[in-house]
Amino acid sequence: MENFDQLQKRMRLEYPDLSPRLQHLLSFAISHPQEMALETISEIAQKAQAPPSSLVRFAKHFGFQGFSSMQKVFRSGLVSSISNYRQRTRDLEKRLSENQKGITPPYLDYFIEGGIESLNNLRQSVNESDLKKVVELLAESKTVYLVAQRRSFPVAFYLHYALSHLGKPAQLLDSLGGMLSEQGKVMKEGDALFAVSFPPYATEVLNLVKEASLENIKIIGLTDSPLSPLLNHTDVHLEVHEKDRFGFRGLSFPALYCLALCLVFELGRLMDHQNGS
Amino acid sequence: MENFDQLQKRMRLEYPDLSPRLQHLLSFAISHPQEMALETISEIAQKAQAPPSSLVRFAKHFGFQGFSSMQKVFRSGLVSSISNYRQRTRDLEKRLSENQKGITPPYLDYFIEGGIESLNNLRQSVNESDLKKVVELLAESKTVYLVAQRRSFPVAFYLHYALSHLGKPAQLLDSLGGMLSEQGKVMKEGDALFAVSFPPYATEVLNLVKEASLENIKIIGLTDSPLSPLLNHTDVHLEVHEKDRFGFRGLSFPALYCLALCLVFELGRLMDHQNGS
DNA sequence: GATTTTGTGGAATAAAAATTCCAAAATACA
DNA sequence: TGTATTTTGGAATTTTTATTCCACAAAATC
Repeated sequence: MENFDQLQKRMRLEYPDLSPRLQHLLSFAISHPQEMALETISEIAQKAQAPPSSLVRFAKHFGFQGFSSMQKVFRSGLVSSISNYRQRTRDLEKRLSENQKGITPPYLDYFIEGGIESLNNLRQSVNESDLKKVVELLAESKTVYLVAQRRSFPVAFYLHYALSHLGKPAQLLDSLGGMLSEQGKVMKEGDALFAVSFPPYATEVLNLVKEASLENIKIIGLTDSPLSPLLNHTDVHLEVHEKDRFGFRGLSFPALYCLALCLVFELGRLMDHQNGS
Repeated sequence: MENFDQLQKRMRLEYPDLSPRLQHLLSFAISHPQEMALETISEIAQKAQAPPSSLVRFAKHFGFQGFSSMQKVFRSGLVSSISNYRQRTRDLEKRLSENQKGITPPYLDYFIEGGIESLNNLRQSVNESDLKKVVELLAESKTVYLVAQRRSFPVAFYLHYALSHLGKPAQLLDSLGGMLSEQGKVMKEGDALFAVSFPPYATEVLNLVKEASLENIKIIGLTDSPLSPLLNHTDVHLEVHEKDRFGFRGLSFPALYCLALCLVFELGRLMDHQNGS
């Protein structure tokens, strides 16, 4: 299937040779791609001041079977404006499924594309004001405790490293020797607990968070979905949506680290600002 | 009409009280808002592995007249996220072209841009055949030992996690209680040591690598430059170049994880292939 | 200015999509 | 263990949406 950009180019090119009605529809289509993508033929017909049949004719003129198949291209254009890498990833995926026996196709490219897509999605899934709230909470708290288990652990470790370097008192609850719950006992009011949890959500972490919330400790959650069990006790949370390819989890790690990095950076700025004034 | 954010919030709230099927659909809806917005009820039903009628029931449960009216809310959400996204990219481009020094929040976009750049660089800095060699070495070795310190540690931890899940015998040399050198003593010929080191290169790691190389252990290095002291004793190595923006190190972490993920994936394939034949 | 060709709108029809409804399965309850 | 209640899937139906077709109008051609 032709992509949206190609179609648009072709349309501009053919414009002069079209009949008046078709020219009119074309200019409507070009200037209202969103409507073309989302609305029904009769709604569009009404807005463009033309009968539905002209829209069908319009689509057919450009080689489509009918209006619906043209609309698909407009929809794909709509979506690709969100992440224009999706198509490329799909192509890669297709290539992968074709030569399953191939020894070393460019898998790295595939993961790079996926990583870029994750990063692009991050823009949408993280809300500006939540991020700000998290940074402020971190800045206000006396000590930041970090907790995460298994595959979520590395992010917590990194944050601990980075916060310490910023001069922010931070403690990593690493569950060394199975002492997680005991490690958590030192938290006091005025501290913050930064909990990271991705499926399968570790119960140890959930329990710790629950106990901490009873002690009036501020809780910041970093998780993958608004349905995460972690969110029952958090004061603020950030979401990073996981994509799994080939049933392969963890593709959003690039996004996760990007987010972590940004957090630390903003905290650093905030702290500088507070010290300076 | 209710807006998308409100709907999502309401959904999350009601989740626990729903029947299994409805819960399942809800989590699909939350994690695939794009599909929910654009596709037909039967396409969605297929992807979510449920009958269309359940989707209608789902919509009705949330007070909609039917599936179609719920879909409108999802569409409005999609549209607003697109315009939001466009606005943000426009702002970002504008600010970037203006003046690098007068950077103002939100910063997340900068980190995302930086992350994407890092990922793009990864394509050039990693050579296909080295990657292949690393994977083969990992596959051949009896046990993979992983070593890294400080900010490089998270990657090693993640690799340990992932390799273990693949069924590859792996040991993380975590320097618990300062026992790094002793932990390294268990390595034998036939094993591989995967060492990660970024500036400032930890001397403990370098020493361990040196000793291991004397024992004929295969050494894989993951580092940042061809001049890295790590490379004096490695059999193969991969490079990930660090970018620092705002004088802020660690921006290439997205790339680092992307590479790690890819490694694990390829190893998994290779192992499958060997077992299967 | 008559005739052919091309373009157009809208009613009729076909296709697709959404919704309803009911029987069967699963679960809760007594 | 049997009975009531809820949940579920899917076929049948309704509704919506897209497409076709044809009569008519407007140009173009001669």
